[in-house]
Amino acid sequence: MSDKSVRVRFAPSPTGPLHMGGVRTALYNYLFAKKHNGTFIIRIEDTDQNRFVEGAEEYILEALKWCGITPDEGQGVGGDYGPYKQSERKEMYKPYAEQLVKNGKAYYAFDTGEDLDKMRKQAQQMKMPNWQYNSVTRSSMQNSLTLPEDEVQKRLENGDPYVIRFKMPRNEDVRFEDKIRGWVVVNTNNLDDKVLYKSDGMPTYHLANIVDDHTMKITHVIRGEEWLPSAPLHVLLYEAFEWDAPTFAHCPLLLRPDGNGKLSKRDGDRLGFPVFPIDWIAADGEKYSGYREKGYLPGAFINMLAFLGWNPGTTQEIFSLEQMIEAFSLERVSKAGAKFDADKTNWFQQQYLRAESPTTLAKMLREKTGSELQNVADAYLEQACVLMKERATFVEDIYTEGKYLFENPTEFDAKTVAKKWNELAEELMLEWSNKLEALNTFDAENIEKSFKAFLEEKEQKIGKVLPAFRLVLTGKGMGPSMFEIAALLGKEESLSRMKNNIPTIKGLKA
RNA sequence: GGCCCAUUCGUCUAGUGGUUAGGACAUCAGGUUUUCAUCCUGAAAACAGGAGUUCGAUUCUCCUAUGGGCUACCA
Repeated sequence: MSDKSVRVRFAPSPTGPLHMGGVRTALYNYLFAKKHNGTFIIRIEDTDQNRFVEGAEEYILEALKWCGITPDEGQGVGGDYGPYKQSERKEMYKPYAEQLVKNGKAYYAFDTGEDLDKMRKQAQQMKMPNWQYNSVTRSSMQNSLTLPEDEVQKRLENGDPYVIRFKMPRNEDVRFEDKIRGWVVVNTNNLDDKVLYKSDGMPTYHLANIVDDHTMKITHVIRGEEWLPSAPLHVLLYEAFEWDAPTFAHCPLLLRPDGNGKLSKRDGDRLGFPVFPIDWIAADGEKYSGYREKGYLPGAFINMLAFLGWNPGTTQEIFSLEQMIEAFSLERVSKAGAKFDADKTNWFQQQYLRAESPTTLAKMLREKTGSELQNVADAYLEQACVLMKERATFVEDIYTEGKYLFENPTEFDAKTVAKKWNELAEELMLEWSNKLEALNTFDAENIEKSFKAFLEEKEQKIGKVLPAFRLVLTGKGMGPSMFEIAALLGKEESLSRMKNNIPTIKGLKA
């Protein structure tokens, strides 16, 4: 690792939107690359044409971009090892597969899908639930190991459909060291003769993956745990080609928060949180919601994701991307799957929202809302953000929870009206209105001073009077400091609301 | 069924052959606040089970259980 510069890749398959588990794998790859001044590459693995989904590739690229996980090289970026999409590399895989046949590491197989189905069914009837094309069964199948050489030649020349299978050696222990899991040992008797090259002229994942990783000089393969069972095959393939294998690291899976199983596409909207980084509209028109559109900040999303299976070993939890890069190491990635927790995600979001400056918040709020805030001045909007951000989770909460900062309320909280409004309150509000009118400097400090004096004069407790004031100006029973609110609204607006809303509330009471 | 991987509070996790097993989120209780939120203080809450190794195991080994993954000419 010290003499070779680190090159890692994230290699999704465009079979649908990238879910958060995939984003996390991409993130770990990115963090590892940056930590070691390496290169982060994005490669599209689209060797299965049947599963191709329109728009998925664009989705993946856009999602990563939103997250701030920017590739140095690869699909959509370019680089010296392209193309970075396997369908565009199609031609280069066949010679590699044939090289393996020549070396006796692989063979041609002519059995059709139906043949194999039949074998599997037969085996099942004989209570052998797991028929495999392997070192014992291959001798009774139609392949270049069993057929005479001229027959094989004839079939190939005829254009008969065939696949190329890896000739899995018998009874050999395959060992490799996984950066996250330590040594993993598997005996080849448990492995089958995987297809490397399909009859449609495309490689399978296994071949394409190894060839690409080698030709792209990938040093570390960081991927999900679902690949762990095929890692021994990959190790064997590197050996068969006489190539150095990269270092492997298999990340734990993201599990669903309720019951069992790994997080899947439909869990999100059912459980009330997104599983996707950004919105995805499926071909059938069904919408799967994303974190971006729900209003989450990318930093919060990434921070939360990073901590699902990794921790820095300190108690610090809020990390910028730069800090994460600095702190990241594969050794500190945990082995067990993690259940996603929506509560914690919201906590991260709140922390990130609060950390934003009023200027940024105001800007974001303008983008989120439509024409409603068009005529609101920047300074005013920023102050509104200052008042509201402690009680907001999403930027738009500032507007939805603090609508009264921008327009005279039309609704008055029934509970507060019932509890805090009476003849005395009305009388006091009328008088307080006059006091306000007499104020020259209409700022929070002065309003508060004046209000305290008013209380003293009237021999009233603050809890009796202030809620009424809040009700008149905001229509609510709770919220930020009333003095700040009144100051923000300004003298004119405050007085106008007093004048208008006192009779309105009185009417509600009657 | 077979193979592989995993297992510390409800959740994410820290941690060590000898600790009062630590933190965060969530929960609950106080305090602050006109109120809500924030904030502060506190509480409750875990080493899956059984053997073995050891003076001593949560930590090492094995078994069992549970969970997960894989078992396609899908990735």
